[in-house]
Amino acid sequence: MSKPTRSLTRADWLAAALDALLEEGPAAVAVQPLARRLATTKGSFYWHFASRDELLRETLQRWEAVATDDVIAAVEASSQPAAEKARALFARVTASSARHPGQLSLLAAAATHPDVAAAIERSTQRRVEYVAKLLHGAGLSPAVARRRAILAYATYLGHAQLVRTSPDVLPSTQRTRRALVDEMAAVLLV
Amino acid sequence: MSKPTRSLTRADWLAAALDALLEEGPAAVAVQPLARRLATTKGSFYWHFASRDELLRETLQRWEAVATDDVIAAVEASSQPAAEKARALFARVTASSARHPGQLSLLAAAATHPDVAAAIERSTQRRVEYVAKLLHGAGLSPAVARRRAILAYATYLGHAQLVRTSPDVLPSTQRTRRALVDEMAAVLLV
DNA sequence: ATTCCTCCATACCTTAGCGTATGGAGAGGC
DNA sequence: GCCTCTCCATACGCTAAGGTATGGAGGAAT
Repeated sequence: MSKPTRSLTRADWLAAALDALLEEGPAAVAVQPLARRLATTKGSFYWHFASRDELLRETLQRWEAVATDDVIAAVEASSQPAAEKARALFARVTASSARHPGQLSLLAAAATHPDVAAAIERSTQRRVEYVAKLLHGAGLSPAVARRRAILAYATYLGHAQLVRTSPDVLPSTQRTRRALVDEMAAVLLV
Repeated sequence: MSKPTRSLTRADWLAAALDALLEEGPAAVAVQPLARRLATTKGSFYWHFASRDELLRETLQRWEAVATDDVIAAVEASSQPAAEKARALFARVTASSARHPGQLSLLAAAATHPDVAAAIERSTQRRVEYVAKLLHGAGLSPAVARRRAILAYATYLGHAQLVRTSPDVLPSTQRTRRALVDEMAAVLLV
């Protein structure tokens, strides 16, 4: 938009694709819609990429990096105790999930697209493992930490669904919302 | 398949559509794919229905009936105490969600299809309210029961996701799976 | 037996996506 | 000044869906 008409790069397409993925899910990682968004045509796309699948695969890689690796790195950067890291992680991801509705479509697409399924599995694995590590660091036994990590992650996923599809079953005030999250954190960290 | 070639009814189409919805989500509630499944053609469909949207709307209604109303009715039919009803409900729905992967796509489709969104909202509302009622009946205060009901429902949704997309993060043996569910139930019913 | 009504098959149109082929504009090297 | 290489626009073919039009088979009523 700013520069009159600059040459597009592969990175431009990938950035637009990641945006589309987070906003509308993998179905929006499509050649012609992205071309419209970038005010160009398929001709450009097929010069930079061999196929739509190639774009999707690389976009999923980027997604894994920013939505899993980067988040873990950010939380690890602090020098707080593990329990505090866990709380910070919960707060961060619940807020972020509300801003990226496309991730729900991503989960659903795992059923039909093998590449999506693989990406989901990898990040789920990493995420649950990391939470388990934090909870173990907070004093829970490995077995309990693992179970709690699974429950925490399931609650996170389900909460993201509720925020998107049924916000009115969730508490309406800031105060009661905090009470809900606090209750969950309290339960899990005991 | 059994009867050589009987006249199809509107109910036949609806039944096939509900099957497709539960198995593959709302995208599978499509005229031509269903026609193939029923070994007929679009000509039949458009005699019984005005449009694909009409079919989808009625299918969603049926879904609400069988996946919410019927389940609640079945649990209510027993004369156990509320806490036991809650346990029975959890067991029933976690088992059923594993058999109906299409529901995840249904949740995702709420983002793009208003009818789907409305159906999801209605059943979520009813389900959470019913769980809250059970938990209140089990001795929890109304406010706590409501929060626990939301957490329980979120956990249910997230668990369904995990079963579908990342079964290997879940416990692998029957015993450890039970331990997970028990831990969740214990936490919520305290 | 004829007629009529129910039900469906077929052919066709439109939209929207992926992918390909081809030609052309523009910038840099010579 | 020309050539070449990078980048993109356009036109085309293909697939698969929704929807319409039309005709026709087969049973029921008379």
